Amino acid sequence: MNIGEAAKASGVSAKMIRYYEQTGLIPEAGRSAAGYRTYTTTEVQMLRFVRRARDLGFTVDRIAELLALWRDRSRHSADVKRLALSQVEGLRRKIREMEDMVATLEHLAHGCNGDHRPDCPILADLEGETSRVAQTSPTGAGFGRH
Amino acid sequence: MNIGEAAKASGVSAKMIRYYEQTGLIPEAGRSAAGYRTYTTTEVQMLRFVRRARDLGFTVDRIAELLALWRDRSRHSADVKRLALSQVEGLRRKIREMEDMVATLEHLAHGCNGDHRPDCPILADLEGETSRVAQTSPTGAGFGRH
DNA sequence: CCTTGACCTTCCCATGATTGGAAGCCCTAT
DNA sequence: ATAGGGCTTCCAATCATGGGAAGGTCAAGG
Repeated sequence: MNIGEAAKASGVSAKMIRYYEQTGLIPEAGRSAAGYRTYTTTEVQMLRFVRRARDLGFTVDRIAELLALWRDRSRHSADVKRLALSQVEGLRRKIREMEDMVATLEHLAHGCNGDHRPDCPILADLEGETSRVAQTSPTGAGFGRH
Repeated sequence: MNIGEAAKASGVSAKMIRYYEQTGLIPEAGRSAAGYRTYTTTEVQMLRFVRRARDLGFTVDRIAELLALWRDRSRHSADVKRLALSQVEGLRRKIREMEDMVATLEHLAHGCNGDHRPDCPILADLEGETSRVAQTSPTGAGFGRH
């Protein structure tokens, strides 16, 4: 199976498959005589594993740990569970930060007439010196595009 | 005021102040005879504005719009409100995605014994082919570090 | 046999916000 | 005068991903 088919079958783009191989997340694929990467169904399964883990918000580093556990037949399920719950904790933290932002923004927007006049408590708050409603932590759970 | 003091007073690091200036988010600062950037209290206020907006998860592009409105004395508060509510919408979308992830992970972890034995429904799910609980969208509201 | 188009290869670049570091200049206090 | 800290610019790295160029390969059809 070539990389394109493996990509389609796993849901991981060919670009990303090469990247994962390069960074050591997945082992180097075999090569055809012409130098094309070849994939077995087992490797496609591993790629699907990675994809699914990414969909659940795991970092690539975390996925490496998960893959190691996956391969380790003498693993303890406790280790897997710990990783999953730690992920939950991280997600919850981010969610809380964003909910704080939402609360602040909605409070400010609620006080804003939203008409043709320039006066706006949103801008007033951003200027500072006014009352803070839900001070968000400086870690910033931003809104990154990616 | 030098850049270091402006950084301390605004909560924006000197590095970021230079970056914001370079990318045009904020106007170029004045310079002392020796070439040091100098900041007035008005400029520090603008930096605080930027910092606060970042804390609320706004993109730099969005902050540029907010700053433009801030400076525009004939602005309509409706425009500001629209930006704020659009930001709320974006945050809510991310929150929903992450909540889906949390639900899935908790469901999987709940079925995992978490003991010394290797059997684990979390890994089984990641392998694929098993029942999906809360299929997350492929846009990925990851867990990015920044 | 040769061409065409789809696929593959490697390599480089860009994203967004931020941090780190190096090399060199400036200012203040001792 | 010298030490230290702060300032300058420039360059690089982060993380996961996509875009694209330049060139090799494969299968099908003329």
